[in-house]
Amino acid sequence: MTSALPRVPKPEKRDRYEELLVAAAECFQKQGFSATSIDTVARYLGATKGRVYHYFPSKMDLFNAVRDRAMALAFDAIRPGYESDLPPVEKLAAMSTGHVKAMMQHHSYMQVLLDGLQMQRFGATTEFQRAAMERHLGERNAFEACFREVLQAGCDAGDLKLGRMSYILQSYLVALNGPVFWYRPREGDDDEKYATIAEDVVRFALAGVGVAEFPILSIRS
Amino acid sequence: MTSALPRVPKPEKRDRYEELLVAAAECFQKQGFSATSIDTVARYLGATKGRVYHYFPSKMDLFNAVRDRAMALAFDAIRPGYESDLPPVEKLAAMSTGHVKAMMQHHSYMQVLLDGLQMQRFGATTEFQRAAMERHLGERNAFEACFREVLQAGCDAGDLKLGRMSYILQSYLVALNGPVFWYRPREGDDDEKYATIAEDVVRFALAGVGVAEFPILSIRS
DNA sequence: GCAAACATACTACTCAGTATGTTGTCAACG
DNA sequence: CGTTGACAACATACTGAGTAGTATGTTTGC
Repeated sequence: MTSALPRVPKPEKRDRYEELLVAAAECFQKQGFSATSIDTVARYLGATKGRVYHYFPSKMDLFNAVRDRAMALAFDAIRPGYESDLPPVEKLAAMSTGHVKAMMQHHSYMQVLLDGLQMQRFGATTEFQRAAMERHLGERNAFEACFREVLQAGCDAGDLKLGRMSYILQSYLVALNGPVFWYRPREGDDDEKYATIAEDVVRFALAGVGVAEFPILSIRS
Repeated sequence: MTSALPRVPKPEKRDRYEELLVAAAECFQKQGFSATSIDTVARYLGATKGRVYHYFPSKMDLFNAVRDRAMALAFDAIRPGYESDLPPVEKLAAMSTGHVKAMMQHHSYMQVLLDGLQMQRFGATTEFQRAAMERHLGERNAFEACFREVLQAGCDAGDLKLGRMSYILQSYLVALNGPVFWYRPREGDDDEKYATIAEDVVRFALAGVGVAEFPILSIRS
């Protein structure tokens, strides 16, 4: 429960750490936090809990690590679009496409990420955990703020038609997050498949905020 | 785990049954299925597990009962619109508005409903449970089919612009379900507040499928 | 030979489900 | 009209199966 800063493991050690993260993401995604035991994660790797507790002091820390990684992946996915100097609508399209693709590429991580958000309901247990949750909510807010900013810019430029920003922003984001709920990874799904789905989803979301024509994307994510 | 048909309790008995359902919905919503113990639900009512097990043979049956009720509420919410003889776009608007309002009015039930859907990942445990899940997926498909049908009708009539139906349908539904994830019930929220939010959400979703102008609703839900 | 990277063994606790006890109500019977 | 007994509606007590976390081996690379 110490929730220490995410110490970066040494080069070789890093792989084992990464294996654990992936395994945990997979298990948490399949069964949820409570239903996943440390032994479940360990057995997933053909190991025992000794290995897990060697890298993470508690189940909650393991979960937090997965969630933080997921959040980082989400940021990485929208960064190219967000940091570009495209006009608002194109920028929004680029960010959205990156985000939707990431939802499918990192399906397990992203499902854990959304699960973790709902876990506010849990009511944080310890003081450390409360702090970790606080920090994470901050990151989540920063993430939403990126979209809010670009949406607002598009609105100010007269390119978007919005209702109350708060509700529209949430609706927009939940539409982008959609694939986490309804997309099931299939053998052989590649980037092309992701792009196809992402195009439809982003077209829907953009139309929702008043963009009739899907802009041509010059940014590839 | 017997998952008997939802026997309808006798008039007086019915209230206690209902109390249990509500309590269970509240607990499952707050903590999720696994993290909610039978004792949690009992204590929520100031009772003990004896009371719970008097009405439900197992935790899973309790959960299924809540989920079934939620599904019924969802159907009730879209029925007036669906069974009307409005043209497709107006029908869609009526169904959608009813659905979004229900998401907020029956927030706990609806959150459990969506949680339960994701619980496929659990991999059903017993034979009975597998059957219950099968039945529930059937209901869910029937629900989606209602929207799919009306969307298709609107598309055929040339009123909607859709991409691949499957992805658009899912995006549309997830946008409508959105409030379950981002709306937090507030003291003093009434039907008027719900209507305000629903209007924005439905406007977004309809715009997503190409309806530029929000149709006037003649059906009140 | 020593520490990292685990595995094994153990403890305290929770929780689903069951078995059994208790209380109030209502009906039939004397 | 009072007594009894049967049943519904719970509460209490208990069991067995996990499970988080810890304490303590054991191996392997350097």
